[in-house]
Amino acid sequence: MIESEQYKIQAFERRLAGSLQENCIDCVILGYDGRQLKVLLLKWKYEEVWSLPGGYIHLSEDLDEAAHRILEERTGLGDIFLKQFHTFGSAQRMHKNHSGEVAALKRIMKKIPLKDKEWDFEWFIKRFVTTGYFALVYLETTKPMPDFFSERCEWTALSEVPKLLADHNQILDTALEYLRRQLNYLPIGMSLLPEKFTMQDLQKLYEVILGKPLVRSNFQRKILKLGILIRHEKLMTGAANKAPYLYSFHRERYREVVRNGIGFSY
Amino acid sequence: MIESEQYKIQAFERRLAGSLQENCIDCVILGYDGRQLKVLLLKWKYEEVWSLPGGYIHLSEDLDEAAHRILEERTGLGDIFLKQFHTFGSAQRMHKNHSGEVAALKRIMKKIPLKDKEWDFEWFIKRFVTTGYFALVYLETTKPMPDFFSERCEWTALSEVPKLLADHNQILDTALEYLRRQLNYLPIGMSLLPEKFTMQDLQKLYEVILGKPLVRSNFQRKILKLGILIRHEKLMTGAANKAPYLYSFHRERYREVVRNGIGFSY
DNA sequence: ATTTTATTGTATCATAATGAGACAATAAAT
DNA sequence: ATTTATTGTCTCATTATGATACAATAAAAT
Repeated sequence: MIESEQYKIQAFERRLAGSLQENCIDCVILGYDGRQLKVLLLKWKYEEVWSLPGGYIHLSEDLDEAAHRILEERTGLGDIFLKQFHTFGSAQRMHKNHSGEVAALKRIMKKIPLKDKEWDFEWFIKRFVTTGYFALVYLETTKPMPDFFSERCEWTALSEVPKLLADHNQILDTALEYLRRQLNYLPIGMSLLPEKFTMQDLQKLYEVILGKPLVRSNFQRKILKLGILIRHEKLMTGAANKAPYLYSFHRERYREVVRNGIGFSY
Repeated sequence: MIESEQYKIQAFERRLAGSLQENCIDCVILGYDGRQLKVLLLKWKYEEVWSLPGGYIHLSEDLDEAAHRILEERTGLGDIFLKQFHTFGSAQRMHKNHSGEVAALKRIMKKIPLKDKEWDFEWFIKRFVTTGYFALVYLETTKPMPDFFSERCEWTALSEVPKLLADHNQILDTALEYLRRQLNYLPIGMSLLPEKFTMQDLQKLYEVILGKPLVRSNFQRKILKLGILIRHEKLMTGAANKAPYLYSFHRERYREVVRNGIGFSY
């Protein structure tokens, strides 16, 4: 058994031993592949159960620290834009209308050995208050790795998200709604695009998130006027048309500008 | 002992008996008296300890439900605009740099009788994750009533807020920052002004929250164009000048307009 | 070698929103 | 009748936005 797995099992056993901790964190990790937004989902071992990557807060850990740790455990990414967006505390998060899920989780646990301890199933499905964090990452440089309880991680297009564990679908929806509302206050391009990109790349990103087309010339005018772009050489795509410039972000100025908001409506 | 006190003690004893619940809620209840914003604070019995009104979540309760219940227990107000704004989970919320407070809380507990049980002080000051809610209320119609652990409730001007328990000062600051950021998306006037008000009343309210003066004629133009006001008779103040009109909100339209945001910058 | 094609960077123009200020109307005090 | 402070509305310059036009251009087609 590799060391990180050992560590995770220990953390779980600590909890089973009667830790009073009842908070957890679920992460909505959004990536962009140049065409669409994708969300990182975990498939549990043995059963067809899918969920957002989440985890439990260590007793000595701040909430934000825990979110970063959990994100790092799932994606291997450390220094990432990560933001708390909502805390979910429905009393019936796990039990209501989820009898099939509860049975599946029970079966999973029976198959996962836990030294000489018994799984405290009641603890496992008891009511947790979970705080949702979301992250925006550039898909190409992000290599998700499944953890001990998961069979695999997958980037899933938003249109293809299956029924998720408990209220995770709602958590995802809330994150997307939050993202659209906060779009003007987030340096999304910096997180979701490669180092160099074209104006079209940037426009498509905003269009995908806003869910509506934008007028090209006006988009270009507005972004250029913000003064957050550095223009580089042209990109010769091989296509039979004028080659677009490549841009990168003036990162400091982007952050500065975004603090006051840039006005895209949706 | 009156019945509601009895109820509250029972709730506490349930918790002391070993409930695993570790989440709590703190409310930033803001009121406006026509000149400044005030926040509702509780002073604990026996010691000079001040805090935001907060409480524990019952096991069968949703987070939002709990927030409404706690707000109602403190202010007597039921149907009120209430919004979650952030969850605070510093591991050291209670212990760090608060040794004086911890001692004061210990003294308070010694003085509050609890039938034949002992106060579980360690439980009391252990780490809680707290979700902050804020409410906007019209001061005149709000009669705060102290609860069993508090000596009194007080509306405190923001400039006169004392050192509060644990990280409550930070929670308050975060709420105010959130309020300013969300100003364009909140029907604040509906919550913070009386039924009828003048244009000046409304402008002052926005100025207080934004922390900067607005140009009168432009403010008036902008608000009127939104179509959210109903004009009534003039208000004869007795002052030696032209009498202003009274307005009330077209509440439905106000909510509608605010969904898309009204653009005040700060 | 010339023409065609699709896309890019930028300009134009009408309309809307905003900041700064002007001014007549007016309720009550002088 | 005059003065005073505040109100409701208007003006004007500036800026932002939506819709469209058009020359420039990289490479394919002829």
